[in-house]
Amino acid sequence: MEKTYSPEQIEEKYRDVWEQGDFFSSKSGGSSQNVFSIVLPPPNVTGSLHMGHAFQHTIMDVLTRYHRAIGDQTLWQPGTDHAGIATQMVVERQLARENKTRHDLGRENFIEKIWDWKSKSGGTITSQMRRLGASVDWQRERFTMDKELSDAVQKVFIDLYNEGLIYRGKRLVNWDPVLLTAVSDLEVISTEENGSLWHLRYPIAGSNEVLIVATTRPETMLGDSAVAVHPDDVRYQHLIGGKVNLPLTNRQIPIITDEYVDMEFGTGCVKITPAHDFNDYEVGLRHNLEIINVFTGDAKINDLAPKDYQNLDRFEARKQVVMDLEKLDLIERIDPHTLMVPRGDRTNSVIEPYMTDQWFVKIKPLAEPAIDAVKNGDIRFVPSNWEKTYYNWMENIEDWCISRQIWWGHRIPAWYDETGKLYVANSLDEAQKQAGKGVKLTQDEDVLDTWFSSALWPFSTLGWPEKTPELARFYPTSVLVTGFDIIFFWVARMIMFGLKFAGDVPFKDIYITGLIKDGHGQKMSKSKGNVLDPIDLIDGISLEDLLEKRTQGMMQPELATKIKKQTEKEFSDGIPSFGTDALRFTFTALASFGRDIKFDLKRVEGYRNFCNKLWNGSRFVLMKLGNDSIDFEADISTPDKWILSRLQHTKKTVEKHLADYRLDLMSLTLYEFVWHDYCDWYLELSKPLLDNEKTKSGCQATLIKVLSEILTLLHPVIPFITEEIFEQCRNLANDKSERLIAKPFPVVDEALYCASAESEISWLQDFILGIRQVRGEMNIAPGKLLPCFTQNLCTQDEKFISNNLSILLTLGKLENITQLEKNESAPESATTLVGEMKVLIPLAGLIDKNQEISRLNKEIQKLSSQQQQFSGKLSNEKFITAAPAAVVEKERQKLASVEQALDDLKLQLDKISAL
RNA sequence: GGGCGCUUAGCUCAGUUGGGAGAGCAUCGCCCUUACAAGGCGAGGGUCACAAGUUCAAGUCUUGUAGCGCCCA
Repeated sequence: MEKTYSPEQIEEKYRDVWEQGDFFSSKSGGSSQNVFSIVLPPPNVTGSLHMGHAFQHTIMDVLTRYHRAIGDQTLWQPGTDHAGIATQMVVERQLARENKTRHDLGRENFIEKIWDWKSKSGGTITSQMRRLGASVDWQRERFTMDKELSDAVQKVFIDLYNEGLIYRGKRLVNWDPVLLTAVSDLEVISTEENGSLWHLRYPIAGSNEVLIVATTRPETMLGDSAVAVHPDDVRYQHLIGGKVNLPLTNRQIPIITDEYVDMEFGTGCVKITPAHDFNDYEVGLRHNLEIINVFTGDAKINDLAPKDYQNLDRFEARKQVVMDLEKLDLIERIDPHTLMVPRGDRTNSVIEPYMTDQWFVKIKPLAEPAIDAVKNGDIRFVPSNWEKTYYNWMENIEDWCISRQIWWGHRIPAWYDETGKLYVANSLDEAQKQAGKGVKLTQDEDVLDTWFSSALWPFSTLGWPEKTPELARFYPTSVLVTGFDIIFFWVARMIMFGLKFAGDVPFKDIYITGLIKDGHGQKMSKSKGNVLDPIDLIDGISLEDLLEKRTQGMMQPELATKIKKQTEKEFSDGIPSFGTDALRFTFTALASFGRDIKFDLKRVEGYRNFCNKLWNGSRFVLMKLGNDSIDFEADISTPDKWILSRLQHTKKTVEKHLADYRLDLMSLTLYEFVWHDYCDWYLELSKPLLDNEKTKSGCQATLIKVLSEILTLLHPVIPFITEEIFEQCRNLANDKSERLIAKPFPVVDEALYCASAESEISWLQDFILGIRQVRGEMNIAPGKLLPCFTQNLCTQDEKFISNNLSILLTLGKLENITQLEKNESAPESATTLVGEMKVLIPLAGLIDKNQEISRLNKEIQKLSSQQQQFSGKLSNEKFITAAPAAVVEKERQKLASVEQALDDLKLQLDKISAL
């Protein structure tokens, strides 16, 4: 093996070996009793792998590889979604370079162009997943626009329509006036921006009084249909039921009361514009107000507004309205005001609440069974507190707008005749049959929200509505791994549709992961310029390239300088290459149940070092085993028994953490075992054992046996390096498995738990640690051989010393160990205690007396504070009577041993001080 | 305004029925000892945000306060 672990070649090698060897296939294990299945949340086909993907994919891969290794028939179902708006925009941008729009091409040609694009460039994310080692069943890869999946979408649409659960209607939706389509809440980002609060004077009809209304959007006053005050507001009681003359419009609108009004905000008096505000819309419905839409689709003033404003852009119109009101002296004042401004995530344009004809899913009847599925435990949220969020949303759910005014997506299977009558059918032919011969039909122009097809993903990918064997075997899936940001948009909808159409919940567990943030807890985003690319962590990237990457194609180029500065400060040397395994280990170790995960490069570095440690530990084992043939039946010594016993504890703990989805604890358990038990202790212990013919064979067998289980245990987390090491040592280990990925996960062997070996090695560790401490604190060179005396031994101490003499000498770097009688006078020494036994390192020429005195004092201080704690507890009568006997007894023992140690150390201190 | 959550070492975080405060990184000291300097050995560092309560016993349970964050309106 090479001296230093270098991930690049290893990773490339096994990507091919695994995929070509069909190791990811869900076909194997067909006769297994247990099934494990998991769908990949389909990433956007235009997307590239970001940290969130890499994180979640790692988690899914750990689970997948683990279940494969315990013999379950395992499917990890991959695929991508067609991402309606995003994909359409990519191709539109290409066209724009040729000075063309999609309208120049026409719908069919444009869609063909998108398919072209997809076949050429749509594979970014799937190739990146391969780099990460994601062991998905590539044979089963699906795309939401595939024929079969599109058929499923159409069937669901038509069935829901026929049941009255899909309807067409005019309602307020989020409207992007640049894209000219409805968009989902997820595509709308609201952020605080500086604006103004205009206080307008509305003259009261038949009076000289005015009402002052406060608004952040004065231009919408053209569509006002009422003015509202709070019913309890004493200031306005006399005006309720009256009317105001709406300025600039020649209209009179009523003064109404509604609980919605906040008396404290502004003047406590608000204008109601039902067509241009979601809250006002609700108020409008309650009071039966006129809904006056004054905007066009591209957010200009339409012809329902007075002539002067028609055709003005909304922001122009705002200026004009304010100017005109000022002329009429109808502006009371203008206050600076910060407000939440909704912007489209693709266009950055201000999103309008807008009245249009759209298709909706009536959601209440679907939501109820979906709520029950969680309530009755058919679906479990992990961690469970997300249930509350889920209920909270599901109980206040609104109908779902599923139509989009774009071309790329599943076209709505609805046709209209010339009178506007609607026919929903599988095809034009069927619609024609419904309409009757000779009736001229035109298809609805809209396509469906991408989330509509994503909602079917867990069963449409398995062949639904056909009753395929895969559907029977793998549905419901075992677990969904996703982020809390899409519980509403995706998770809830899958549950609703799964229950409705596939007859069962789509998954039994929902593992909600945290969101990956940057080192300062900021969300990673292009505009903040703090995005890390997982591939850059694997391969490394120079500062120059990183700067380039973070500043190109920005929506707000003025931020570039700031981003450059930040990046230069944080990554002055760029990012070194850490390799995939280190990155995966990092993600696994970070996968605790918190909401935010601050991503720290130092962690990746640490786990890269862990991989290196594993690499070198393995090298040691291979070197020590050489070409010897290993006798797996050889007798084993106490240290061998100890590491095997520790290994069983480790496996038990790993199993538990995996069952609880605590991958962080699982990986840390393995980290601890590999680094500290196996490398720090067992490999060191093995050195003297291998030098002794009596213990050599057993130690060799144990070294390779434990290493080989370590590899299998770690493989789900760090598959590449473990596969490579396995390759190098499978002959030695006499392993029949072709590849580590196909090797069964080790199970706990109860017979190998060994309490006596554990207590003996723990004694041994105390002994060695005591000596090292003296060495460390006295600044004695680690390699310097020291003489050592022991005193006050019990029979067990004597036995342990004679059992482990060569180990003690080697690991403690001791010249010899000389046993003193109880009353025999010892040389001036530094002292440490192992239980009640004293271990003495003579001072002569090595150790400074004063240093030893201060060391002892420090130790005595530590022990006396413990002593106080314990004796305080034990002198409390209530404790003695109320606490369980076992706890009291434990406390007594602790006190006794602390007091014993204190006595010994104080005696020693006196002796030294007297010199 | 409604809901959810967080506050533990300088930093990032574990801490699972309440029973002697932990890890990694960073810091300091000694070492290039034949697996590993991407390393070894040792050390320092915490009123577990604050306050009250329950309990023999609270980082852990209850209530309140402060600060921070997210979602919804």
